[in-house]
Amino acid sequence: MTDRNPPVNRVLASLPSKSYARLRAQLEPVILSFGQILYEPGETIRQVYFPSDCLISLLTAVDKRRTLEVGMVGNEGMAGLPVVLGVAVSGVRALVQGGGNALRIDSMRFRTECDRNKPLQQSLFRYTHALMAQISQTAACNRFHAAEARLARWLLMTRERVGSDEFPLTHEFLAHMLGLRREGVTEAASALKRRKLIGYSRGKIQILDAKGLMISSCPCYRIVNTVYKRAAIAA
Amino acid sequence: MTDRNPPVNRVLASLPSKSYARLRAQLEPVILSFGQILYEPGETIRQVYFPSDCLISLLTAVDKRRTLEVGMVGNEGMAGLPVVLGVAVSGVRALVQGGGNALRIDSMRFRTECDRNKPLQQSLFRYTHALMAQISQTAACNRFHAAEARLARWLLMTRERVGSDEFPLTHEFLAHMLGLRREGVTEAASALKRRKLIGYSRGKIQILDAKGLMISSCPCYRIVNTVYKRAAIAA
DNA sequence: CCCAGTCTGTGGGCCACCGCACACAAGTGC
DNA sequence: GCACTTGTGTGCGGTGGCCCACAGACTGGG
Repeated sequence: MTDRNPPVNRVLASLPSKSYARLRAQLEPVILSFGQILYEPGETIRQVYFPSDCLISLLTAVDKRRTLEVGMVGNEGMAGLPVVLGVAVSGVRALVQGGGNALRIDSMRFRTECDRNKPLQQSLFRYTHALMAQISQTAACNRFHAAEARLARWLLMTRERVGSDEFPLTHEFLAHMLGLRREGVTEAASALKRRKLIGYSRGKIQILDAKGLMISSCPCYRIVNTVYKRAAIAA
Repeated sequence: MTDRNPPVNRVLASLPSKSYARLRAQLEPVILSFGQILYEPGETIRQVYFPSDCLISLLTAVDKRRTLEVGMVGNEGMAGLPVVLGVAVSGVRALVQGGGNALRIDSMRFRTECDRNKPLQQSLFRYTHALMAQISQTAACNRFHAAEARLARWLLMTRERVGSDEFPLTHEFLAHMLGLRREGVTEAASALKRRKLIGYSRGKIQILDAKGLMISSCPCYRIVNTVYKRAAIAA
């Protein structure tokens, strides 16, 4: 899987060169590290981020310890979408789930740039729609599908976005993403391990058999992919 | 509760009179009836709708019989949001869940009007953000909260949007909204009935004690309301 | 090199919800 | 009046995931 996803943000890559050129000057490269919290619900969004090889999780919490990932943002998208919609406040928590490189820009600046730069705006609108569809689909998925299938789906989606077959993740962390207990994740993960689809130890997970994972994962995986394909920002 | 919500769409009402005037001419009043399906996932959106006293459910299905409501559209919003984002295809099913009046306009026409009419566009962007937050919150809610609390929340939200304390609904139908079995709804509903919070019989539900329902409902009810308040399109 | 902290495995009791099956009641058409 | 459809109540076994408790396994820092 190495190099299947060159570390370039695909929203930016899809822009006509003129649009991209004027934006690029204002983008500042940053390295995001695992565990960083970019936004909290209700808080002001100061910067927006275009991931190149990192992964950002959008989370909703119902209380202190129970959280659920509602969306993923990789190099197919952008974190801080509300800014594009003229809203300065985040509705969800945004957590760096896979460290790596991103491009950053101040919200205000980006807002004005967005207004002027129509191709950029249009591209982000399409992305907004795709993200809404993703959120809706995973909502149903999280309600109906079994832990193991959801875990499989989640691992596949993560793999695509970080562009690597191995990434650091504890069961505890996965539990917060999938809205499960840590023990529930252990159970599901060890079932996948037994079937040699994945391997893991002390916070490192490897995807061993992506094809096998697809079979084990719920159809939501394909559905969400289709949505992004249609938005023309898929891999 | 009679007349608490005059049958006017609040997005439209929030527009400066000039913006509204130019749009109004193109809006066509229609009556939507219970059970009508406005959009299916993947299908083209031909018209968009501004509900005044009807209620539209946004549904995601994982198979033939299991569906889940991910969002509600009443007179605080609009059905067919993708059009605003320049996408002609719906990501979810849109089902008329409470019959009533709405204003309708052709998608193409609306698209061009949107481009010209900045206050309208801006208003709808804010609504888009609010709806995304609603979807995210209910996603977590559907995962974590018990059937009874979710039913209570759902009834309260519906009541606000249809502007009435009584509406036609079978347990079967509710099951599709809440992602439960019909029997599960019966159980939850009869618990609420026992406590005299609601009444129902053969497809008609009455809200008897809204305050009591709020206590029984999960905190998500208030959270979602706050989101809409912040978007300045709340009741 | 050992100790402490972190990560993972496992077991037991419990509860919400599922799936199925069936009973009943209230309207509906003839 | 009678069959028929539609909506609701209920019971039973199964199960997935919860909460709690604890045990091993690995790792990094003093």
